Amino acid sequence: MKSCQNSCSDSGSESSEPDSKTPEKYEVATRRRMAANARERKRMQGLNTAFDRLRKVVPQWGRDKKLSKYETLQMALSYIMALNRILTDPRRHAAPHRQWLDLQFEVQPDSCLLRYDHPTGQDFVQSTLSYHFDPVHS
DNA sequence: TAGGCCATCTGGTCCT
DNA sequence: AGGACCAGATGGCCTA
Repeated sequence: MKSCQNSCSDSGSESSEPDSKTPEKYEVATRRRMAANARERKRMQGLNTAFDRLRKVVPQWGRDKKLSKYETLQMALSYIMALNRILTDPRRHAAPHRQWLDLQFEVQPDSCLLRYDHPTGQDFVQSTLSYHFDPVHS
């Protein structure tokens, strides 16, 4: 993405001069900085990989554009809370487990619908549970 | 062109 | 001492 990645950046910092009294110390400091930069890049790549994995298991609202990191976290939170509401639904205890695994998603423009079956006496009735993308404003 | 999003660099802090 | 983590700064890319 960055045009100057690994070229201008890894050459060390020119603006913030390392405390180097001698060329040797300067070189050591520069080498350490470059190593730290590389570690930081790797760390952030790991973080981004985790975000990608999270995006894959979170509803995408039917849009082709991928969720931003912030949206991904908010969506994951809403999604988990919605699933938790289903799992804690008291009607669930009367149903075979498999029925509660038959979840279906329906994506709306600004919300998501979870469909699932629950028992009413002899029969099963389909219920829906909607949840909304609910960004937290700071 | 402005604003949003992102990658990268950097210095500080904490931990092993 | 060195690595991990974090937050701020900076600059590039993309879209409305």
